Amino acid sequence: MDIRIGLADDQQLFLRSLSALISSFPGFSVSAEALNGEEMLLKLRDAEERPHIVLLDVSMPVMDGCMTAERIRISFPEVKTVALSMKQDDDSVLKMLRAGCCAYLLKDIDPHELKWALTQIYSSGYYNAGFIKVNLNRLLLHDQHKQPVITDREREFLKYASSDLTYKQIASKMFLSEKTVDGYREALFSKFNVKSRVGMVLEAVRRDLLRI
Amino acid sequence: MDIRIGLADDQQLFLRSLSALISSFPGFSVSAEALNGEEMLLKLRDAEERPHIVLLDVSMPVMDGCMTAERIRISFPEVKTVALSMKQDDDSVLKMLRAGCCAYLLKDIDPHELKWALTQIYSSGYYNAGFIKVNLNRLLLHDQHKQPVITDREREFLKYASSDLTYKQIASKMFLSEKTVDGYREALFSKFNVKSRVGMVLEAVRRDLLRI
DNA sequence: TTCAAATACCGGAAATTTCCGGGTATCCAA
DNA sequence: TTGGATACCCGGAAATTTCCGGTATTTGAA
Repeated sequence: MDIRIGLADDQQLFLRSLSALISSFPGFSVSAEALNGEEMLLKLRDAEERPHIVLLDVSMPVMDGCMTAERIRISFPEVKTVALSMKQDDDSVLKMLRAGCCAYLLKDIDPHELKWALTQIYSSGYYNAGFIKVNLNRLLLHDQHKQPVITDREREFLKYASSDLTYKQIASKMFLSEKTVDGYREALFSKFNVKSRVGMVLEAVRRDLLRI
Repeated sequence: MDIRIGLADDQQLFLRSLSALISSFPGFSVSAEALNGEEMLLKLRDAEERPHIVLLDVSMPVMDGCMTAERIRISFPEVKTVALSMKQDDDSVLKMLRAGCCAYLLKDIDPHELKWALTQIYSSGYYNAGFIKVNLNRLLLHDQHKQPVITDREREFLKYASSDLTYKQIASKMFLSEKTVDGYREALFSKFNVKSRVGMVLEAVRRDLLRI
């Protein structure tokens, strides 16, 4: 009996390619492909034979990897989820693990390691990539410290901040005083632990709060 | 006789996956894989049977797609190059086409279209994805206006600029005077047509000069 | 050899960003 | 009803960024 894998990634070529790769592993088959989280949930709902393991891209349109993992955990608890991402920033890793993923893999993983990871997850329920293992304790310790909550206004401000506009111009676009947007700036600096507007914008991009 | 394909992409999993996908196309085989441009050139040099077509990721470390395409065109003119990218901004497209690529494909292309494109390129020497066709005339008209050349020092400065460092700190890291880095800043502002450091960094990211 | 481009440097001033302190009003949940 | 989070506002000063004007040396290609 094959280990059935589900794949969700918004990049079509990567999705189909990875599917071809995994199908070529003996003992594995791909039973569901989706271009976003919502599509994956639909396929799981309608599937006769659900995948044992679903690989989820972290950043997808319509429904991102985190929310999808959460929904899968609730609706199909027998299906194991694995995060697949290009980034390995602490926040993403934590968010996915907290959403119930039993592994966090990087997209530049070696195919052999991927196969090994999937085998491990199928049999023992989890797999820790080397880089994760090292940090896991530190991450879980500082857990509640991190994950600062970004308000809607701050998010809106971030959009304007990632441009050539001065704060004065941003204030007028948001119909606020300069001092108020200065407040948002200050709040985000401390939440992101940065010291400049450039750092703030880059951190926002890294946290997927901004698309560029 | 199979159509031989070469692949260069820094993302290991994508590289191997795409290789699996293309190998599964009847009449195709993958005869060279590389994680960057330099590696690909070495493989081409040593290969007994060179690929007919090489797919190049636009943004790679060590040697990017553009330079690789150029070098392939010079050293192995019989090998056709194809750009493979996530982005479709005018500059990237132009740069790759000018470097001698006979097609510019997006990474979320449908596998069937990829196969069709490769077939076309093999037999007729070129393939235009829909989106390119529309813009090609406009692009070629405005050609020389665009494409500001970024020097190595400017590129290095950009790396430092995409951080919390002040220009003073950047200057000391680069062993230059503050005024000199101010010169780089000024040059890049005008090349990118922006008015602030944030704009500069974001534009650099858009042009694949910086990774985030 | 001559010219352009890249590199390196300088001063001064205006604009913007950053940091510090303070404050009020509302709303919601404990 | 008290506390906490959010949204909003203010002044002042220091640091940084931006813009303007220059000059000199090196280097490689025409």
